[in-house]
Amino acid sequence: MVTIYDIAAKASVSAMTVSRVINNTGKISEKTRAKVKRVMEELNYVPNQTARSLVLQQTKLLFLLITDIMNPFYTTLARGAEDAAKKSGYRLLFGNSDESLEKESDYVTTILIARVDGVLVAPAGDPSLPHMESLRMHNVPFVLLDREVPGIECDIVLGDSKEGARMLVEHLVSQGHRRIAMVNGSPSISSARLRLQGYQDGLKLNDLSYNDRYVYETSFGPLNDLSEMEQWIDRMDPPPTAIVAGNNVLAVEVMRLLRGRGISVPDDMSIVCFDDLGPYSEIEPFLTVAAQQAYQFGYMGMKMLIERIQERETTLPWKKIVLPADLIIRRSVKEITQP
Amino acid sequence: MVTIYDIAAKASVSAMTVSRVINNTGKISEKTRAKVKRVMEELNYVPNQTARSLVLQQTKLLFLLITDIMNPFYTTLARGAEDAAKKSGYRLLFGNSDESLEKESDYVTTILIARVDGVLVAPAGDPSLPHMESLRMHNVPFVLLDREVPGIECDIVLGDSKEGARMLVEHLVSQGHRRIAMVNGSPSISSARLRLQGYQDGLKLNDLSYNDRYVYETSFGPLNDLSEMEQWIDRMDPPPTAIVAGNNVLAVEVMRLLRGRGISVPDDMSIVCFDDLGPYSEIEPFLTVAAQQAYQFGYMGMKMLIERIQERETTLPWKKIVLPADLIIRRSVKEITQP
DNA sequence: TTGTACGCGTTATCAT
DNA sequence: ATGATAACGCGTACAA
Repeated sequence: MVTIYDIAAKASVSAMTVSRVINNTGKISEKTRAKVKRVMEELNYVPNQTARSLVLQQTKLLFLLITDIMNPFYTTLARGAEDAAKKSGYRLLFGNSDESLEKESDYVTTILIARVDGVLVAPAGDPSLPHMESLRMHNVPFVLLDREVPGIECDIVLGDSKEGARMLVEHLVSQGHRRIAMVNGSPSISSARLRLQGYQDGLKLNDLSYNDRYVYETSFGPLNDLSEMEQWIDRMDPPPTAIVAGNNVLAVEVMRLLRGRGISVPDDMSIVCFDDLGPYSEIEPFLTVAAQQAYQFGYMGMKMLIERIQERETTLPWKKIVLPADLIIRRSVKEITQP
Repeated sequence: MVTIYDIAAKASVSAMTVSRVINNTGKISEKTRAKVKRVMEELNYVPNQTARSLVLQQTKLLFLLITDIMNPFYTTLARGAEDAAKKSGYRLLFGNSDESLEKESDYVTTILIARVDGVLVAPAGDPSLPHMESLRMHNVPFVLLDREVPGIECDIVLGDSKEGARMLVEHLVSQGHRRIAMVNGSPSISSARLRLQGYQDGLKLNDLSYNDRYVYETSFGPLNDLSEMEQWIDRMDPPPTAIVAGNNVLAVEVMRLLRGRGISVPDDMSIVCFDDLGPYSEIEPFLTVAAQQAYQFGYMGMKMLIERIQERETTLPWKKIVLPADLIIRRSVKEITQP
């Protein structure tokens, strides 16, 4: 490997001088600078960040941990985080926990080992608490995205899940629906809990009764077995006319299931969900959704993180940003006249 | 930060002994081992990978550079790479070049600086050559994915682009189409060139003449301006009855454009493309596609990379894997009787 | 303006 | 079975 000493030797200066040229620090004569730069190019020198990090105690590396790399909500969020990081001269690395606490734990280890300067995390759920405590204990600044973790105080960017879910229900009611079911993520995830509350609020505001047989709680990630969901659908009697899905992935799963059983959407069943489907909403603007500002989650979260890192000495109060969801009405809801 | 010396002091042993416990090397009495382990837990010690990498000259970090994090082909590929890396005890980091040579160049810098042990790259195109040469010069093992870069010899995983495009054309012909247009990625990308060739082969095999006004070449990434594409569509006279898109993103863009102009798919225009749409094909199994085995691209590429790293001393011959594309017939092609 | 000496946290080598 | 020492590549404090 070409080191700073190789450059120094060939340029007949000390390593220190080379270092100064690289980092533009101290005073260097133009002549020396030019000579050193020439030698660096000749030898294709690349500074060793490993060694640099060791002495500087910072890596200029930031990390974004998401729970589902196949979900356009998170990939769009990633684009926002990327753009914000780049603006501030940080490099961004991604990890994908796959909604799994185990993989999340692995990534926390990676994060600690890699000594990244800060982390943006969409946590798997409430049981992520020890992972967050681990980051806190090791003094790694972090910002939570999309989901709260009870027991930890920190900067966070959230969506207005409760209000979004309420809007979805109210929209269904406005189209004549009165038997509305919900398929949701695990109640160990804060956003799932709030979306359930919003659903309940929406029912109550319209004098519709809440029936927990109309609610099915599973995972926000892709499901490998749809049989449980199928049983749930069969169990509802009378069957609902509409289903609210707690996120886009679940909406897709439900539609996959219904399609398999020859139930047509929206003719036989209306569907709405949280989060948009990215570019695929363009191809077939089909699903009516409560769209979150995915890009802003990443962009604003990253800005908060970088501010937190740069103001490390001062004790800033924890910040919390709540982004609204926008109702986008498309074609997955049928208007019902006689209930 | 808790260091190996803090552990050593508290456990009344030398740093070296602690190191041996951590890495399970050398001979340690059970008693000492237990004591050291207890102290490590008490102090929540985490080994500093930065220091470790510096002395070991390896980071156990692998990097995956993709060109479009919003494209399900690449995110699925990423899942495959992730799984394969994990199996071999490597950690995987992602980067997103956004089909931009500049961003790709930045990432190459990140890769060199971070001293990762190896890289999986989906290159932006032929002009990526200097980037690959840079990796080669700095002795960073790499495997190319999805696209060749003329001028560099290396391990590579490719899709059978020519054959896939030919299949798409033949399918259209079998449905009665005779005026078939193509929208494609830049000819500076090997897969785009092969897909064009496959398109031409498909025409020739059916005694249809090739007309370059029926071909529009742009970027494989999301387009910010559709006006050029719009002009192209207007220019074709007589208009085609079907369009082959060089990848899934372009198919979405074309459909977005047609939709905006009130042209219905497939009634007024048939569309087929390369690459599937991930989970969104489930929701509306609409597009007829030549689906590539995205997961396998990542999985097999990663295995090749790791083998290359581990056999670093021996000189293995370069390997090339070509994965077939599967025609999946859905609803985006109309059967034409009178041409 | 330039150079010397030291330290960052870890592991390999060679002793004991 | 355990320890002392040097080395990995770089930046900082201080000296010249």
